[in-house]
Parts: sequence; C-alpha cells; structure tokens
Amino acid sequence: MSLDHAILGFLADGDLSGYDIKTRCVDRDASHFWTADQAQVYRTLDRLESARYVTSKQKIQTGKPNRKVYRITRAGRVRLDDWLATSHALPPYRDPFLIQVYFGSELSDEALADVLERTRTQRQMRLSALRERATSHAMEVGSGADRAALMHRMTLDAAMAAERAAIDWLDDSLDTLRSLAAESGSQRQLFREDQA
Amino acid sequence: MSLDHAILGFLADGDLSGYDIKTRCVDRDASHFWTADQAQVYRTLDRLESARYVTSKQKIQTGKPNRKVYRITRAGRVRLDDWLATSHALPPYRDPFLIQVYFGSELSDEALADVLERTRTQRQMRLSALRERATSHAMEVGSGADRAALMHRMTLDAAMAAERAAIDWLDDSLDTLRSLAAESGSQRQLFREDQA
DNA sequence: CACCAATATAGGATAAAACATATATAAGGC
DNA sequence: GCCTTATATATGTTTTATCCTATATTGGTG
Repeated sequence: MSLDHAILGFLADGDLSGYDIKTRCVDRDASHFWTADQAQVYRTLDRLESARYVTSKQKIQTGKPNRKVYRITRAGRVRLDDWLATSHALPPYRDPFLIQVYFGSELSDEALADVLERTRTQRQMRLSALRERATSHAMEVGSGADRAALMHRMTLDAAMAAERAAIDWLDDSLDTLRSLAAESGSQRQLFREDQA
Repeated sequence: MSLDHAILGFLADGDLSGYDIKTRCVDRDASHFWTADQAQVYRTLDRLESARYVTSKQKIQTGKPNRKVYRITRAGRVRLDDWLATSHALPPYRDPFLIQVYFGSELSDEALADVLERTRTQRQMRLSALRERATSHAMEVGSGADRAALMHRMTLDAAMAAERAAIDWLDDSLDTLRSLAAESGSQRQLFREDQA
C-alpha cells in the first residue's frame, strides 16, 4: 500500500519510467524511509495502471532498450492527496534486534556487549550517511529552499533523530552492561562485605 | 524468521502452549518490539516442530479445551543461542508516515500540520503506555533485579527512547511549519520590504 | 574478444504478514 | 435463555516483500 502512494508521489512531480523510479527515486531519494526491489516497483506500476491511477506510453530509444513512461491520472492525484491528508494508524513496532536484547540474558556479558557494539557501528554508519545526504541536500537547495525541499529535509532529520536516539540508548546500555560485569567480577568481595 | 527466535526464546524459559505464547508472551511481554497474530504463532510452532527445534505434548484438560504444550529441544537451544550471539544486518528503514511528510508539499500547511499533530498524539499515547509498563516492571522486580529483568527493562527503554525522539522531531517540525505559515502570511509585506 | 556495468522490463518462486473463518467448551452477565 | 468473554487450536486466502532468473542492447575495460 505505502509503495503505491510513494510511486504516485514521485509521478505527481513528473513522468517517470519504472527504471527511473527504482534507481533515482526509491534507491536514492527515498532510501532513508522506504525500500523496494525492482520487481516490486514494476509490479506496483502494473497494478496502478490496471486501477487507472497511472497511464503508460512506450518511448522508443536508440542505443538503449525502450522505456515505458508512466504518467499519473486525475484519479491517481485524488488518491494520493486523500492518502497524504489522512492520519494513518502507527505501524506496529518491530525490531528484531530488541528480540536479541530481550533474551540477551542467555548470553555472556561479553557476547551481548559484542552484539550491541556491532549494532552501534552499523547505526553510526547509517547516521554518517544520512549526515552526508543532509549536507549535500543543503548545498543543492542553498538558501532558496522551497516547500518540497524543506519536507525532504525534514524526513532526513527524522531518520537522523531516530539513529541518534538508537545510538544513545546503545551507549547507555553498554555502560549498564559494563558496570554489571564489573559488579559480578567483584562478587566475592561484595559477599564478604555483606557478611562483615 | 524473527518470530521463530522469539518463540524459541520464550520456550527456553519454560514450556508453553500456543495460546500462552500468543496471549502472555507476544501480546503482553513482547508487544513493544514484536507483533504477530494467532495464525502466525500456531504456524510457526508447527514449523519449529517439523524442524525438531521443539516437541509437543497434548495436555488433557477438563472444563477447558485441551492444550498442546511445546518444549524446546537441544537443537532449538543451539539455534537460539547462535542467533542471539550473531550480529544481524540492520533491517531496512520503513516508515509510511515519512512518505506522507516527503510528499507533504502537496498539502496545505494546515492539512500537513494536522497529520503531524495526530501522529504526535498517537506517539504520545504509545509513550505513556510504555512508561506505565516500565513503572510496573520496576515495581515487580524491585531492587533485586536479575539479569533477565534488566534486559527486559532495556528493551522498554529502547522503545521509549525511539518514541521520545519521534515526538521531539514532530515538535520541531510543527514549529517549522508554523513559522513557514506565518512567513507566507506576511508574504506581501516581505515583498514590499524587498522592493524598498 | 570476453566480461562486466548500465539501461530497461518482466515473471516465477518463496517467505512473511495480515485477515478471516471454523470449531469447541465453560463461565458470567443481562 | 442469549450474548459475550476466555480458553484453545487450525485452516484458507490474500497481500506484501524478497530472491532469483530471463531477456535485450550498448559501451567500456582488461
């Protein structure tokens, strides 16, 4: 469902082929809030065309395979605008990493800390990539930021905020784990102190 | 795949029926990081049994329908521990709400602000529910928090941190939208100042 | 000249998730 | 007496997403 509207959104700004949508839109512009593989994009376009939300035209190219260029219809615009203006229920939270943490007591302190640290590295890499994109976005639009550019920037900020929050939590949790390990390391001593 | 390991994790702590796993574990204990419907739970248990990661025994009950109680096998424990100790790739980011923001320039300032505000309300409700759970968790374990209880608490903290980050971002974005609306409201005046 | 990357679309197979329905018993409220 | 809730499991269907493979052309690299 969501991909339908994302594609309609991109087409609202101008005609595009499936290839354009996959490489330029989904993989580049929308990669920080949505992903879809090539098959999904083409099949979604087929579905949107059957439902008359988009139309297509063959563009004959020389030197390259022909393109099928899609255009949004009036019905497509209506559907997009309706969806955009609707407040949808929050999708359920789903984080496989938190399953690992929840059952983390099965592991040793070291093994668990290792998993957290690796996750932190991955999140940090993601955050760095987002920062780069935010910087280049700022360079492109300069001071004359139009409304669309501002919205795009806001989505980057949301993704960055989420990554930062995750990283901060990871740091806190790693601290907790370390003090836990230190505590259990001095267990015997603590026990003797209790007895005294 | 993740549900497989979550179920193995719950079974590692003791035998459970499909009904237990759905109502006690998934819907209550794990609801802040995973969801699954009843059909998914029963079918996953079938699959885990076929793969010999769990075994089952019929328990005859009087007054209630009979139960099928599952027990984790040695192979199941190995599989669980392997998975827990492995650092998995981050799942792709996917947030339908950010699709709405990305194409939000299609909407009026008011319509967009309304969508953000409603989302804020939903997030705030989720955060409140998480806070309640964290409080009752703290009450239950008291000062004698064992390792498992600490991990459970950490997952609640992660979920709360994510909600707080989302709410902060929503507040910032709503501020931005409001100043944008104020700016465009005084557009004519600004234009005259530019001319002067 | 073989191989690979880029351009461009499409379909088969499978996995994961969501939605709906069926079946059966007992307790409690209206 | 009827309806709802709780207990308990199972299957059918559809949607969404992922993975893999097929097809076809051009240009560049080794």
